[in-house]
Amino acid sequence: MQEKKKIPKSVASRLSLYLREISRLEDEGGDKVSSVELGELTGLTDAQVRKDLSYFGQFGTSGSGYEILKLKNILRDLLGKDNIWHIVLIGAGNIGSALLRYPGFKNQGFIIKEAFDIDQKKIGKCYGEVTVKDVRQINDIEKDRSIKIAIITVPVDSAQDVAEEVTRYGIICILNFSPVILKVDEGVTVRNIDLSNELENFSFILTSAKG
Amino acid sequence: MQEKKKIPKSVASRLSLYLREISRLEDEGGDKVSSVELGELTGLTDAQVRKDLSYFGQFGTSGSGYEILKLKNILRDLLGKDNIWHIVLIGAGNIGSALLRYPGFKNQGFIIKEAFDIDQKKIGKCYGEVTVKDVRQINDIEKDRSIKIAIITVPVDSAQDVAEEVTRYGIICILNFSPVILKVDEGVTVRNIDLSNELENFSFILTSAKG
DNA sequence: AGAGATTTGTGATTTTTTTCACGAAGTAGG
DNA sequence: CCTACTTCGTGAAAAAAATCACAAATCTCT
Ligand SMILES: NC(=O)c1ccc[n+]([C@@H]2O[C@H](COP(=O)([O-])OP(=O)(O)OC[C@H]3O[C@@H](n4cnc5c(N)ncnc54)[C@H](O)[C@@H]3O)[C@@H](O)[C@H]2O)c1
Ligand SMILES: NC(=O)c1ccc[n+]([C@@H]2O[C@H](COP(=O)([O-])OP(=O)(O)OC[C@H]3O[C@@H](n4cnc5c(N)ncnc54)[C@H](O)[C@@H]3O)[C@@H](O)[C@H]2O)c1
Repeated sequence: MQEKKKIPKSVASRLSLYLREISRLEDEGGDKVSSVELGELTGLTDAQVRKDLSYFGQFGTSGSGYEILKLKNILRDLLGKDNIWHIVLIGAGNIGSALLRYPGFKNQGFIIKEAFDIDQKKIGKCYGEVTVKDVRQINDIEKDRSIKIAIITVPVDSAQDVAEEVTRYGIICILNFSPVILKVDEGVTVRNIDLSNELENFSFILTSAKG
Repeated sequence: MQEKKKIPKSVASRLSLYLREISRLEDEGGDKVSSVELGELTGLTDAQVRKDLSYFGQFGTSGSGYEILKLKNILRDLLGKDNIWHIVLIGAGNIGSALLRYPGFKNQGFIIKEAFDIDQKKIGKCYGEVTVKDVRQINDIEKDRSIKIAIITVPVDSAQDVAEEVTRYGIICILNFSPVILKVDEGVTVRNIDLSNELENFSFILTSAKG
């Protein structure tokens, strides 16, 4: 009954990184890892690694570090890696079809179960293991209550509409590739992938460096 | 000679967002915008909008807001939008080719000028306006000193090698899609797009909600 | 078993980022 | 020109995040 200190956002967003590197170490046959080593792998300081992990309990061993298997299981637990997560993707264009073809998601427990498009030329096509359906059938996802995550890869003008629709049908997490801030109900989490934004960050750096 | 207060990282990363929404407003024929309105469009508070912009001077008008054209020009200046930025992409696979085909970058002054791959099946192919070259010719980019930005879309095992190579040839900004933390020299900026990470963030949220 | 080295876990501190809150400046309408 | 309203710019305060630094725990070696 002591599990209730709130986890800072910043910490939560790094768990995935820890798990990735821990898994890599495990694959290489390691069985112990120190906060210094894990810090090097993740690009963080050792202190930050320790502090982050300490939010979830004490499972390191002074003088020797963290047991890889144990740490992996804790992180897997936190991240819900024993579940399979079902995803719907809307917009099977350039980016959308690249995502559909990527086998890596499935290996990590993320299955894109449905894909929708508005374009007759896309509908019926099969990418990876998914056949693209007509977006007018999108309420299909309501029947399958297991789909809580949507990936939106439609053009910017349609993104808000699509977001409203999928949230109506039970989606509460949205990964949005369109360059627009989606207005969603409370309780819905949106993460934006904004590639132009990233590039403009570079041009800002390059421009101010010249100053 | 007073231009020297340091701009916080967090502020810099939002400039692009402001410019995007300001440009949208301009397209719609607007000529003034308040911090409240801009806050709504960007998903930020009005106070934050004002504070962010205030790092660059005072160009709002009390009682009426910001002049869109003026604000746009300031942001364009800061972000170096009067330059054309040249980019090299390495790895013309799923994601890489989706990026090559995207016309949006060019419209925003980002030109993917060269693309390289190691696979004979990819070499010689043309995506968008770029023809994929053999990665063994990658030092071509050294001749073209205008290329400072690289997009890395190779498999995880090659990413570190590619990063080392491109930085040797003058790249100082890297947009990395591979799920690995790149070790680069000081002075090189890396931004990671880690889609599995984003999805795991969702599964963390969904898992802890159930808790 | 003891000495010396390593590494954790965490309060305290510092830094960074966001929010608050209000005076000053400007607008609008008579 | 006066009153009522709007909106900016910004110090001050609060909140969030990162870093420091060290006691305590454990390990290794002899
Ligand atoms: N491709 C990139 O490299 C890239 C880079 C940055 C941003 N983006 C953004 O990502 C989004 C997708 O880009 P893209 O290049 O894949 O575009 P795209 O045009 O190739 O694909 C968009 C797909 O969405 C479909 N669509 C349109 N309206 C729809 C609707 N209402 N319901 C369902 N499907 C609909 C279209 O038929 C098309 O297949 C865009 O918002 C774009 O701005 C893409
Ligand atoms: N596609 C996705 O949706 C997705 C999602 C998450 C992460 N990623 C990551 O993005 C990266 C690319 O993914 P993808 O799906 O496009 O992979 P992909 O296999 O389709 O493409 C990779 C390309 O890189 C080329 N390549 C390999 N080694 C190279 C080298 N040394 N130099 C030059 N080219 C080389 C390959 O020939 C191939 O064309 C991977 O690291 C992947 O983990 C992709």
